[in-house]
Amino acid sequence: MGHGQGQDRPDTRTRIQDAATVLFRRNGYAGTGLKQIAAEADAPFGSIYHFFPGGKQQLTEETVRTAGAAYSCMVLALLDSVADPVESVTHAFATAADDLEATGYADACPIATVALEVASTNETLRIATADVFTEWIAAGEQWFARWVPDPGTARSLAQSLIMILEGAFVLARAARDREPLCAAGRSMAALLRSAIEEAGRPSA
Amino acid sequence: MGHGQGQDRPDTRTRIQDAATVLFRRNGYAGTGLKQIAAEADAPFGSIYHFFPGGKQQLTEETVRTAGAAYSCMVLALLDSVADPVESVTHAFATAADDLEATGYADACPIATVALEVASTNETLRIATADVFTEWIAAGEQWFARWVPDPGTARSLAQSLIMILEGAFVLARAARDREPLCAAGRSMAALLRSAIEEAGRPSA
DNA sequence: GTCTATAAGGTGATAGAC
DNA sequence: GTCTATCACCTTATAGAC
Repeated sequence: MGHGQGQDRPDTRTRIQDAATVLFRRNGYAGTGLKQIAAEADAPFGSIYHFFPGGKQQLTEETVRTAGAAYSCMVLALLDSVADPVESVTHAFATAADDLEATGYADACPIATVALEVASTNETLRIATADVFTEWIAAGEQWFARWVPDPGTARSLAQSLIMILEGAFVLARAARDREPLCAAGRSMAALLRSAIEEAGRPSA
Repeated sequence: MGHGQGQDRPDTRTRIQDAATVLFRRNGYAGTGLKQIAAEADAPFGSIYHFFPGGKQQLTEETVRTAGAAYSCMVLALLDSVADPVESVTHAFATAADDLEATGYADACPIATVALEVASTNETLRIATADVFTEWIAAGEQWFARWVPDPGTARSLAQSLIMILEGAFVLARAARDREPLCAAGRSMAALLRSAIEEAGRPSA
């Protein structure tokens, strides 16, 4: 434990990054102030620039990459928790709906709002969000490859899952209704079922 | 034409709203300033409060509702321009990819960025975006109902089309790549094809 | 009705005390 | 290294001149 902390409270740097993750996810990049982040993290304002000399952009880039990787791990673990692939996809969307509802329709995708905000305004952050999505697609492709032999089909399924999930988050947060996520789960299950069926009859 | 304008330039109020539509779509709600809108519209700053006494919120609400309705009309006209439904969906996604590429990956959904930004922070604007999405789903359901008899299936297809399009816009803008929109078109075509097939054999 | 000047407060960022 | 005070700028909004 090194020089010891005396409490189980995370260090200042971690608290700042965690607070930034929460606030960017709910209020977006432009809608979140550094003072607000410092307050939420219970850290002095100057500490932000001590740990993130690059200012708001550096803090956001690290937040996007870290939260993006964590979300990927979380979703893959969720998908692995059910044996049947079609049931697993359905279950994953239902769980996403549960989480969204439980957080008052606040905690959806950790980077989507920022991604749309910076796509045309900040090249460094745009690339950070693009890298995260690329990693998600690669991970999803690997998962689908277990059930669908053709790599192109597996990749297409991974892309579609991410896209329909992102779109469902937009509609569900706007309407404060879980139904879009349920509909998304049904469509994604149908898509996967078709792909598995197709692979089952290698006639074509 | 009433008291005449002398030029074909739109009136001040329209110019302000058009400028706001463009800027909110590209930079989002919090990322766009009223001064920036006035400059882009070539209108004096005070005119914004003259025509929109409710300030930024009122301007945004009208912009969201107007741009949302216009986008719906545009997409429906596009879908009606091709006879075969599956080909039409494929064509619509390809056209969306063309438009996005032509605008430097700036002009995607006119309200998605704002929708995510305000979902947890501004109830009035959240409802405005939710109303727009509701209208889109209803219009899409009517269109799909021409090819799929079951209303629930038609509604599900409309939801899925909007969700996968929204998600594809997020990925395409982040990556500056049209491929996500192409993949989305293929998935949506497959979904529709299955639904039409299913309706064709009324055995189940 | 069109437009300018200003108000009150928030922003990201920095300098410097301790 | 932790934290405070301050900077210059920008924000939304308003008051009032023309």
